[in-house]
Amino acid sequence: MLQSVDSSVRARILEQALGLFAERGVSGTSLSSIAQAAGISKPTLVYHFGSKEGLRSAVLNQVMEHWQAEVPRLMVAAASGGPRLDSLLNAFFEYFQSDRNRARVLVREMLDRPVEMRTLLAQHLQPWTRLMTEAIRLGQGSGLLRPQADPESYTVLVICSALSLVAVGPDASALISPEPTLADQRVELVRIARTALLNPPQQES
Amino acid sequence: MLQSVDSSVRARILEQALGLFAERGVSGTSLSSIAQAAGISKPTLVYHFGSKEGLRSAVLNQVMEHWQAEVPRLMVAAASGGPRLDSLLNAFFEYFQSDRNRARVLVREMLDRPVEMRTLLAQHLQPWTRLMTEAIRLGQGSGLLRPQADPESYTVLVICSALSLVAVGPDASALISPEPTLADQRVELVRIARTALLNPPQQES
DNA sequence: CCTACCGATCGGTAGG
DNA sequence: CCTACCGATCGGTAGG
Repeated sequence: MLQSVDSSVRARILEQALGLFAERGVSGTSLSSIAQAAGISKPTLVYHFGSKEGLRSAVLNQVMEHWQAEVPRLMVAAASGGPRLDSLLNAFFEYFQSDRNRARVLVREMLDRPVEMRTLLAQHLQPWTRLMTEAIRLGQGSGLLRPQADPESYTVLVICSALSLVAVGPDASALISPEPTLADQRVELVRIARTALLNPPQQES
Repeated sequence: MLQSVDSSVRARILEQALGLFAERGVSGTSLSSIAQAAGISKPTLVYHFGSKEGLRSAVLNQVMEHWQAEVPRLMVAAASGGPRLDSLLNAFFEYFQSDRNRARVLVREMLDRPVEMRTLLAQHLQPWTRLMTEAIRLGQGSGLLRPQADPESYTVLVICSALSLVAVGPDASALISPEPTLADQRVELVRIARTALLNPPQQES
């Protein structure tokens, strides 16, 4: 009713927009429905973000920015203990599972705006994935990792699988009876990723 | 100009709708834009499909129906040569890579209508996936396959990964430099799926 | 941050 | 299979 502190309204809009964009997509979500969910009027929403396009990119940036901050932290932590694939993958899941809407807007955005998304992914994440592929090549050189693995394809595949698992996995599980839970699938993905990368005999990496 | 044979118009509408739904989503696509792409008027489109909702489900059914016909054929072929995971996976890729829009509308539909999509997936594909999980359990019993694999999660994961790879993989590849092609990623997914399932020493399955 | 309002486009119908 | 048309809702603006 009277919380007109600018940043709190902005945050509330972003939060509601994330949820509605994830559920219905950007074009399936009207500005008035977002305004209503945030408890403000539509012109107020436009005042804060300029346009629907401005709101879309603000929501997307918010999701991506976390990675810009988190990824370096993870890489440092992982490097100190050797190339710990599991912990990287688990951190990935931790972030996206804590709010599945993040994964869903990313997948939607890749479908809606592939060209723009390519640029964004390259800018934000290539420095990180490069470390990953370098680590894999190192491991292959030392005989720890399977030489058949293609470092680039492997990395894209694991990230892409993890993202889509969080985004649509719980519904894709209807493919099967009895349905595996998202937690089951997460454990299995980590197992698959490890098994397909490490040379036998397997050891904790 | 004068091809008023009913079925050809219907087919043309379905084809254009598949493309536009895949690119922009259902809610991002107007009936008039589909009508224009198909070379007819909007009321004609509505006459053929009743409503936008009718068109949506017709497009979706068309994609799913192929599987209803193809899957049994594949399973029989695969069974005659033992559980040949690779050939199943390759047939999957063959279908979706021949028109990536099929994969994209399926992923969009899972995001837009998770509940309805769960029902559809269960009806069309559970008989098939059940054969898959049974074959895996058999292979585990005979020592051919890794006992650690969870048949249900493994199956969902492989299908989900393959689908999203076709749908967004070529753009997700911007995560990496140099970018792997979709073909590279497909080969690597097959390798990962095989390696994570077969007990070493590996043999053609 | 709001009320009042705008032109454009939406999905769909009437009628033929 | 078309032209002509409808009410509703869209994103966004004026003005305060």
